[in-house]
Amino acid sequence: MPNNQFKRGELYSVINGMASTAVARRLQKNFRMAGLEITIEQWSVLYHLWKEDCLSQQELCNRTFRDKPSITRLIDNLEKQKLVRRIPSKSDRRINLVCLTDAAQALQSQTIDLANQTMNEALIGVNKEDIEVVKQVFQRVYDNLT
Amino acid sequence: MPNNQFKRGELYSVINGMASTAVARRLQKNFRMAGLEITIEQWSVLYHLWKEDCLSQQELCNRTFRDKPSITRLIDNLEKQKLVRRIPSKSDRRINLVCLTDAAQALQSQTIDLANQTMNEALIGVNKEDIEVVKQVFQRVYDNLT
DNA sequence: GGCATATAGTTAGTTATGCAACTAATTTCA
DNA sequence: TGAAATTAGTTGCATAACTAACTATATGCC
Repeated sequence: MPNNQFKRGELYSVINGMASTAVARRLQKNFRMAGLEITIEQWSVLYHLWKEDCLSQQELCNRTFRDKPSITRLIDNLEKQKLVRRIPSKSDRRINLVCLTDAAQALQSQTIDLANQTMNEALIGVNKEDIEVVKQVFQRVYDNLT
Repeated sequence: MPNNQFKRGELYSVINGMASTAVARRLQKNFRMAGLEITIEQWSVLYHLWKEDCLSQQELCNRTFRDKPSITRLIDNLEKQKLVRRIPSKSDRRINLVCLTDAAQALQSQTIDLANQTMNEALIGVNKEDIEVVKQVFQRVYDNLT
Protein backbone atom coordinates (compact mmCIF):
# COMPACT_ATOMS: atom_id res chain seq x y z
CA MET A 1 0.00 0.00 0.00
CA PRO A 2 1.48 3.35 -1.05
CA ASN A 3 2.55 5.50 1.82
CA ASN A 4 0.49 8.53 0.90
CA GLN A 5 -2.72 6.55 1.28
CA PHE A 6 -2.17 6.07 4.98
CA LYS A 7 -1.39 9.74 5.25
CA ARG A 8 -4.85 10.46 3.96
CA GLY A 9 -6.32 8.03 6.46
CA GLU A 10 -4.60 9.98 9.19
CA LEU A 11 -6.00 13.21 7.84
CA TYR A 12 -9.42 11.60 7.92
CA SER A 13 -9.12 10.77 11.58
CA VAL A 14 -7.79 14.21 12.31
CA ILE A 15 -10.71 15.90 10.58
CA ASN A 16 -13.31 13.73 12.21
CA GLY A 17 -12.12 13.15 15.70
CA MET A 18 -9.81 15.73 16.99
CA ALA A 19 -9.87 19.47 16.57
CA SER A 20 -13.55 19.89 15.88
CA THR A 21 -14.64 17.82 18.87
CA ALA A 22 -12.06 19.52 21.07
CA VAL A 23 -13.54 22.91 20.16
CA ALA A 24 -17.10 21.65 20.56
CA ARG A 25 -16.40 20.09 23.96
CA ARG A 26 -14.70 23.19 25.25
CA LEU A 27 -17.48 25.47 24.11
CA GLN A 28 -20.08 23.16 25.63
CA LYS A 29 -18.10 23.14 28.88
CA ASN A 30 -17.92 26.93 28.87
CA PHE A 31 -21.67 27.16 28.37
CA ARG A 32 -22.20 24.83 31.31
CA MET A 33 -19.80 26.71 33.57
CA ALA A 34 -21.65 29.93 32.74
CA GLY A 35 -24.91 28.29 33.86
CA LEU A 36 -26.29 28.09 30.30
CA GLU A 37 -28.38 25.00 29.65
CA ILE A 38 -28.07 24.92 25.86
CA THR A 39 -26.06 22.45 23.81
CA ILE A 40 -23.63 23.54 21.13
CA GLU A 41 -25.94 22.01 18.52
CA GLN A 42 -28.79 24.15 19.77
CA TRP A 43 -26.44 27.14 19.86
CA SER A 44 -25.44 26.58 16.26
CA VAL A 45 -29.10 26.85 15.25
CA LEU A 46 -29.61 29.99 17.33
CA TYR A 47 -26.42 31.41 15.79
CA HIS A 48 -27.98 31.35 12.34
CA LEU A 49 -31.27 32.78 13.62
CA TRP A 50 -29.43 35.67 15.27
CA LYS A 51 -28.01 36.50 11.85
CA GLU A 52 -31.45 36.15 10.21
CA ASP A 53 -34.59 35.42 12.20
CA CYS A 54 -37.61 33.37 11.14
CA LEU A 55 -35.96 30.93 8.74
CA SER A 56 -37.75 27.82 7.52
CA GLN A 57 -36.61 24.47 8.87
CA GLN A 58 -35.30 23.58 5.41
CA GLU A 59 -33.24 26.76 5.33
CA LEU A 60 -31.81 25.86 8.75
CA CYS A 61 -30.89 22.45 7.33
CA ASN A 62 -28.95 24.11 4.54
CA ARG A 63 -27.18 26.60 6.79
CA THR A 64 -26.26 24.19 9.59
CA PHE A 65 -25.45 21.24 7.28
CA ARG A 66 -27.94 18.98 9.06
CA ASP A 67 -30.68 16.77 7.68
CA LYS A 68 -34.38 17.37 8.24
CA PRO A 69 -35.00 14.97 11.13
CA SER A 70 -32.06 16.45 13.04
CA ILE A 71 -33.45 19.96 12.65
CA THR A 72 -36.95 18.78 13.57
CA ARG A 73 -35.70 17.48 16.91
CA LEU A 74 -33.37 20.37 17.60
CA ILE A 75 -36.31 22.72 17.07
CA ASP A 76 -38.46 20.45 19.29
CA ASN A 77 -35.96 20.85 22.10
CA LEU A 78 -35.45 24.56 21.53
CA GLU A 79 -39.24 24.98 21.61
CA LYS A 80 -39.45 23.07 24.92
CA GLN A 81 -36.90 25.50 26.34
CA LYS A 82 -38.97 28.38 24.96
CA LEU A 83 -36.09 29.71 22.89
CA VAL A 84 -37.85 29.50 19.51
CA ARG A 85 -41.40 29.18 18.17
CA ARG A 86 -42.67 27.46 15.04
CA ILE A 87 -44.88 29.87 13.11
CA PRO A 88 -46.73 28.49 10.07
CA SER A 89 -45.97 30.41 6.91
CA LYS A 90 -48.99 32.15 5.44
CA SER A 91 -47.82 31.86 1.86
CA ASP A 92 -46.94 28.15 1.97
CA ARG A 93 -48.67 25.99 4.51
CA ARG A 94 -45.98 23.29 4.32
CA ILE A 95 -43.45 25.66 5.86
CA ASN A 96 -42.74 26.41 9.50
CA LEU A 97 -40.86 29.62 10.16
CA VAL A 98 -38.60 29.23 13.18
CA CYS A 99 -38.53 32.48 15.13
CA LEU A 100 -36.56 33.54 18.19
CA THR A 101 -38.24 34.36 21.49
CA ASP A 102 -37.17 37.24 23.71
CA ALA A 103 -35.31 34.75 25.90
CA ALA A 104 -33.22 33.64 22.91
CA GLN A 105 -32.52 37.24 21.92
CA ALA A 106 -31.15 37.78 25.42
CA LEU A 107 -28.80 34.81 25.09
CA GLN A 108 -27.05 36.19 22.06
CA SER A 109 -24.40 38.50 23.48
CA GLN A 110 -23.57 36.18 26.37
CA THR A 111 -23.02 33.10 24.23
CA ILE A 112 -21.32 34.90 21.36
CA ASP A 113 -18.79 36.24 23.85
CA LEU A 114 -18.17 32.72 25.18
CA ALA A 115 -17.83 31.36 21.66
CA ASN A 116 -15.36 34.06 20.75
CA GLN A 117 -13.32 33.46 23.89
CA THR A 118 -13.29 29.75 23.10
CA MET A 119 -12.20 30.33 19.51
CA ASN A 120 -9.51 32.77 20.65
CA GLU A 121 -8.18 30.15 23.04
CA ALA A 122 -8.37 27.45 20.37
CA LEU A 123 -6.56 29.58 17.79
CA ILE A 124 -3.63 30.78 19.89
CA GLY A 125 -0.54 30.54 17.71
CA VAL A 126 -2.51 30.06 14.49
CA ASN A 127 -2.03 32.82 11.95
CA LYS A 128 -4.77 34.33 9.80
CA GLU A 129 -3.43 33.01 6.53
CA ASP A 130 -3.58 29.44 7.85
CA ILE A 131 -7.17 29.93 9.02
CA GLU A 132 -8.04 31.04 5.50
CA VAL A 133 -6.37 27.93 4.09
CA VAL A 134 -8.40 25.72 6.45
CA LYS A 135 -11.64 27.40 5.45
CA GLN A 136 -10.82 27.08 1.74
CA VAL A 137 -9.86 23.41 2.06
CA PHE A 138 -13.06 22.65 3.95
CA GLN A 139 -15.21 24.47 1.44
CA ARG A 140 -13.47 22.59 -1.35
CA VAL A 141 -13.98 19.23 0.38
CA TYR A 142 -17.62 20.03 0.95
CA ASP A 143 -18.10 21.06 -2.68
CA ASN A 144 -16.30 17.93 -3.90
CA LEU A 145 -18.68 15.66 -1.99
CA THR A 146 -22.04 17.36 -2.41
CA MET B 1 -19.03 43.76 17.80
CA PRO B 2 -15.70 43.66 15.92
CA ASN B 3 -15.91 42.05 12.53
CA ASN B 4 -13.22 39.46 13.12
CA GLN B 5 -15.23 37.90 15.92
CA PHE B 6 -17.97 36.78 13.60
CA LYS B 7 -15.36 35.45 11.22
CA ARG B 8 -14.20 33.13 13.94
CA GLY B 9 -17.78 32.09 14.59
CA GLU B 10 -18.03 31.15 10.95
CA LEU B 11 -14.86 29.14 11.20
CA TYR B 12 -16.38 27.34 14.15
CA SER B 13 -19.42 26.33 12.16
CA VAL B 14 -17.25 25.29 9.25
CA ILE B 15 -15.10 23.08 11.43
CA ASN B 16 -18.00 21.45 13.17
CA GLY B 17 -20.68 21.08 10.61
CA MET B 18 -19.43 20.92 7.13
CA ALA B 19 -16.39 19.25 5.69
CA SER B 20 -15.88 16.62 8.34
CA THR B 21 -19.48 15.44 8.26
CA ALA B 22 -19.47 15.53 4.47
CA VAL B 23 -16.48 13.18 4.45
CA ALA B 24 -18.01 10.97 7.12
CA ARG B 25 -21.34 10.72 5.35
CA ARG B 26 -19.74 9.88 2.04
CA LEU B 27 -17.54 7.20 3.53
CA GLN B 28 -20.50 5.70 5.38
CA LYS B 29 -22.48 5.71 2.14
CA ASN B 30 -19.64 4.00 0.32
CA PHE B 31 -19.49 1.31 3.00
CA ARG B 32 -23.20 0.74 2.64
CA MET B 33 -23.07 0.55 -1.14
CA ALA B 34 -20.31 -2.03 -0.86
CA GLY B 35 -22.54 -4.13 1.37
CA LEU B 36 -20.48 -3.46 4.49
CA GLU B 37 -22.50 -3.20 7.67
CA ILE B 38 -20.05 -1.20 9.76
CA THR B 39 -20.35 2.43 10.77
CA ILE B 40 -17.54 4.92 10.26
CA GLU B 41 -17.14 5.12 14.04
CA GLN B 42 -16.63 1.37 14.22
CA TRP B 43 -14.29 1.61 11.26
CA SER B 44 -12.22 4.26 13.00
CA VAL B 45 -11.67 1.85 15.90
CA LEU B 46 -10.76 -1.01 13.57
CA TYR B 47 -8.41 1.36 11.73
CA HIS B 48 -6.29 1.78 14.86
CA LEU B 49 -6.38 -1.95 15.62
CA TRP B 50 -5.16 -2.73 12.11
CA LYS B 51 -2.16 -0.55 12.82
CA GLU B 52 -1.63 -2.20 16.23
CA ASP B 53 -3.76 -5.09 17.44
CA CYS B 54 -4.84 -5.86 21.02
CA LEU B 55 -4.93 -2.33 22.46
CA SER B 56 -6.57 -1.60 25.79
CA GLN B 57 -9.85 0.29 25.76
CA GLN B 58 -8.10 3.25 27.36
CA GLU B 59 -5.49 3.28 24.59
CA LEU B 60 -8.31 3.26 22.02
CA CYS B 61 -9.82 6.25 23.83
CA ASN B 62 -6.56 8.12 23.43
CA ARG B 63 -6.06 7.21 19.79
CA THR B 64 -9.63 7.82 18.62
CA PHE B 65 -10.21 10.92 20.80
CA ARG B 66 -13.30 9.38 22.42
CA ASP B 67 -14.27 9.06 26.06
CA LYS B 68 -14.48 5.75 27.89
CA PRO B 69 -18.23 5.16 27.67
CA SER B 70 -18.14 5.76 23.91
CA ILE B 71 -15.41 3.18 23.47
CA THR B 72 -17.18 0.73 25.79
CA ARG B 73 -20.27 0.83 23.60
CA LEU B 74 -18.41 0.81 20.29
CA ILE B 75 -16.58 -2.31 21.47
CA ASP B 76 -19.91 -3.78 22.61
CA ASN B 77 -21.27 -3.39 19.09
CA LEU B 78 -18.10 -4.60 17.39
CA GLU B 79 -18.17 -7.65 19.65
CA LYS B 80 -21.81 -8.36 18.70
CA GLN B 81 -20.72 -8.29 15.06
CA LYS B 82 -17.85 -10.63 15.95
CA LEU B 83 -15.24 -8.22 14.67
CA VAL B 84 -13.30 -7.89 17.94
CA ARG B 85 -12.97 -9.78 21.23
CA ARG B 86 -12.27 -8.48 24.72
CA ILE B 87 -9.39 -10.44 26.22
CA PRO B 88 -8.58 -9.77 29.89
CA SER B 89 -4.97 -8.73 30.41
CA LYS B 90 -2.97 -11.18 32.47
CA SER B 91 -0.68 -8.58 33.95
CA ASP B 92 -3.41 -6.12 35.01
CA ARG B 93 -6.85 -7.48 35.65
CA ARG B 94 -8.50 -4.09 35.22
CA ILE B 95 -7.57 -4.05 31.54
CA ASN B 96 -9.38 -5.52 28.55
CA LEU B 97 -7.28 -6.01 25.45
CA VAL B 98 -9.36 -5.46 22.34
CA CYS B 99 -8.25 -7.89 19.64
CA LEU B 100 -9.31 -8.31 16.03
CA THR B 101 -11.06 -11.46 14.81
CA ASP B 102 -10.29 -13.08 11.46
CA ALA B 103 -13.42 -11.45 10.04
CA ALA B 104 -12.08 -8.01 10.96
CA GLN B 105 -8.67 -8.81 9.45
CA ALA B 106 -10.47 -9.63 6.21
CA LEU B 107 -12.25 -6.26 6.20
CA GLN B 108 -9.04 -4.29 6.21
CA SER B 109 -8.03 -4.06 2.57
CA GLN B 110 -11.58 -3.61 1.35
CA THR B 111 -12.43 -0.74 3.67
CA ILE B 112 -9.05 0.96 3.44
CA ASP B 113 -9.48 1.06 -0.34
CA LEU B 114 -12.90 2.63 0.05
CA ALA B 115 -11.55 5.15 2.55
CA ASN B 116 -8.73 6.08 0.20
CA GLN B 117 -11.10 6.48 -2.72
CA THR B 118 -13.31 8.67 -0.58
CA MET B 119 -10.41 10.83 0.56
CA ASN B 120 -9.13 11.11 -3.01
CA GLU B 121 -12.54 12.30 -4.10
CA ALA B 122 -12.80 14.71 -1.17
CA LEU B 123 -9.37 16.18 -1.80
CA ILE B 124 -9.61 16.82 -5.54
CA GLY B 125 -8.11 20.23 -6.19
CA VAL B 126 -6.50 20.50 -2.74
CA ASN B 127 -2.73 20.66 -2.81
CA LYS B 128 -0.40 18.88 -0.42
CA GLU B 129 0.89 22.01 1.24
CA ASP B 130 -2.64 23.04 2.19
CA ILE B 131 -3.34 19.59 3.64
CA GLU B 132 -0.26 20.00 5.82
CA VAL B 133 -1.51 23.40 6.97
CA VAL B 134 -4.88 21.89 7.92
CA LYS B 135 -3.22 19.12 9.89
CA GLN B 136 -0.94 21.56 11.70
CA VAL B 137 -3.81 23.91 12.55
CA PHE B 138 -5.89 21.04 13.89
CA GLN B 139 -3.05 19.69 15.98
CA ARG B 140 -2.46 23.17 17.33
CA VAL B 141 -6.15 23.65 18.17
CA TYR B 142 -6.22 20.28 19.90
CA ASP B 143 -3.10 21.08 21.90
CA ASN B 144 -4.46 24.49 22.85
CA LEU B 145 -7.62 22.97 24.32
CA THR B 146 -6.37 19.81 26.03
C1' DG C 1 -59.24 19.97 -13.82
C1' DG C 2 -56.56 16.24 -12.30
C1' DC C 3 -52.74 13.15 -11.87
C1' DA C 4 -47.68 12.75 -11.27
C1' DT C 5 -43.92 14.77 -9.10
C1' DA C 6 -41.50 17.55 -5.92
C1' DT C 7 -40.98 19.81 -1.47
C1' DA C 8 -41.54 20.63 3.83
C1' DG C 9 -41.80 18.51 7.80
C1' DT C 10 -42.53 14.36 11.18
C1' DT C 11 -41.89 9.74 13.16
C1' DA C 12 -39.60 5.27 14.16
C1' DG C 13 -35.50 2.67 14.81
C1' DT C 14 -30.49 2.18 15.44
C1' DT C 15 -26.07 4.03 16.61
C1' DA C 16 -23.20 7.35 18.84
C1' DT C 17 -21.84 11.11 22.16
C1' DG C 18 -21.15 13.42 26.72
C1' DC C 19 -21.56 13.57 31.70
C1' DA C 20 -22.08 11.65 36.22
C1' DA C 21 -21.95 8.00 39.17
C1' DC C 22 -20.57 3.53 39.90
C1' DT C 23 -17.45 -1.15 40.64
C1' DA C 24 -13.15 -3.39 40.67
C1' DA C 25 -8.22 -3.61 40.55
C1' DT C 26 -3.83 -1.34 41.28
C1' DT C 27 -0.59 1.92 43.15
C1' DT C 28 1.08 5.23 46.60
C1' DC C 29 2.74 6.23 50.78
C1' DA C 30 2.42 7.04 55.73
C1' DT D 1 0.57 -3.36 56.16
C1' DG D 2 -3.39 -0.86 55.19
C1' DA D 3 -6.04 3.26 54.05
C1' DA D 4 -6.28 6.80 50.37
C1' DA D 5 -5.86 7.90 45.77
C1' DT D 6 -5.60 6.54 40.99
C1' DT D 7 -6.82 3.90 36.93
C1' DA D 8 -9.80 0.79 33.78
C1' DG D 9 -14.03 -0.17 32.55
C1' DT D 10 -19.40 -0.17 32.87
C1' DT D 11 -24.09 1.69 33.36
C1' DG D 12 -27.90 5.21 33.33
C1' DC D 13 -29.67 9.28 31.40
C1' DA D 14 -30.25 12.93 27.95
C1' DT D 15 -29.18 14.73 23.39
C1' DA D 16 -28.03 14.16 18.68
C1' DA D 17 -26.97 11.82 14.20
C1' DC D 18 -28.52 9.09 9.84
C1' DT D 19 -31.81 6.25 7.12
C1' DA D 20 -36.21 4.99 5.67
C1' DA D 21 -40.86 5.55 5.54
C1' DC D 22 -44.56 8.50 6.22
C1' DT D 23 -48.21 12.84 5.79
C1' DA D 24 -49.47 17.11 3.86
C1' DT D 25 -49.06 20.82 0.71
C1' DA D 26 -47.57 22.82 -3.66
C1' DT D 27 -46.19 22.67 -8.51
C1' DG D 28 -45.97 21.00 -13.38
C1' DC D 29 -47.95 19.39 -17.21
C1' DC D 30 -51.19 16.98 -20.18
